[in-house]
Amino acid sequence: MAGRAEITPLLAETFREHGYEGASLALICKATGLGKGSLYNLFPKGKEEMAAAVLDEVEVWFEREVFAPLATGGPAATAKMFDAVDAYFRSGGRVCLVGAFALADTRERFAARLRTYFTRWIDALSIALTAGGHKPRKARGRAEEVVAGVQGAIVLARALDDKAAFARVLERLRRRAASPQA
Amino acid sequence: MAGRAEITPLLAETFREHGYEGASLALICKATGLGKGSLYNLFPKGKEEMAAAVLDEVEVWFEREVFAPLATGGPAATAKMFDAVDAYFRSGGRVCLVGAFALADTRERFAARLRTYFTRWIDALSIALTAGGHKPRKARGRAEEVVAGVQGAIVLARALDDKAAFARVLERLRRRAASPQA
DNA sequence: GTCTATAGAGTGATAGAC
DNA sequence: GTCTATCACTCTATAGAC
Repeated sequence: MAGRAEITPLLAETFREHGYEGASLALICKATGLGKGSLYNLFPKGKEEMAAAVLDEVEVWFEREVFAPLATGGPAATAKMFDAVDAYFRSGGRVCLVGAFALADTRERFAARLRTYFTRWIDALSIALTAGGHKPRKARGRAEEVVAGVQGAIVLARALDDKAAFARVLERLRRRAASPQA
Repeated sequence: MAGRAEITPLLAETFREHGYEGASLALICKATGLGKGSLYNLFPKGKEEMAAAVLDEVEVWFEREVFAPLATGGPAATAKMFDAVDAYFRSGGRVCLVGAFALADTRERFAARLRTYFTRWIDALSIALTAGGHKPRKARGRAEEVVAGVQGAIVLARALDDKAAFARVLERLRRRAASPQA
């Protein structure tokens, strides 16, 4: 018997590939192998609850794999973040669900989740950059720049259909984060 | 009598606010004040043709107001681009239609238009940065960084519901573009 | 009469909810 | 599976310009 834990990652990929509106229940059924009845049994409030569960899972994953290590990992934490981010977004081949939701009609509906995701990321990266030698007063601005840059790199890579563009932008951000004086 | 020229900007705002899938014909009728008959008279191929017309208009506008000035405007051109971009995107309050389409299901359908928009932008900015003193070999990478940064700033500002975040990221990009040595 | 622009009822298909 | 609402779209009817 498939529970939410097994289904949510499949939902996540479907929402990433097609967006909230584009991910029809028919598509979701196909992607999960479940009928509509089973889906509504797992997610009684329907599609919105599915998306909420996906956003929750994304946040939990980033909290564990990215944000917490950044906030406590010391000077080497930032470099590890870039590795994790590059892997997670498949070098620009995979969309950031939170970023995509922020640009779409879904923004108001999931506003709180979108805000905490990016706030947590910037907060944690800010701590790591400070640990890496950046001046505390400037670390937050640079953290914003990096987080925005990652989102922009995804947009660019998808528009150009060119993962190398993602890699180049990320590499620039990585070097900047590694050199506090620049 | 309303022609395509009067209707297309209204379509653009509707697509920007709701995305391609979210912009239903009912919404479009309301936003334009036209009935379906009139819309299909102006755009015989329907919604896809409307979106294509909007993307064409966006590209024409950027070509005239941003890309061409960048490519021929000399050292001051980059600063003017930032002003134009800040005004156009309403300091992050307005989505980039091309960026939003790149993240959504619309990517393949409009792939060629998405690619040329960003390619032209990066090409033109690359020329302007070189004119502004950046080393030719490094100008293109920096142009990519700036264009991606603008897209990321839009995502961030919308996710945080905070135009100031857009302003801060743009200001950083502006300073970087203005100082070739950094 | 012909033409173009308009409105909107009506089409089948498909949406999400249950 | 069944429901109703809504989807993109088609079609008919009508208006006024010429």
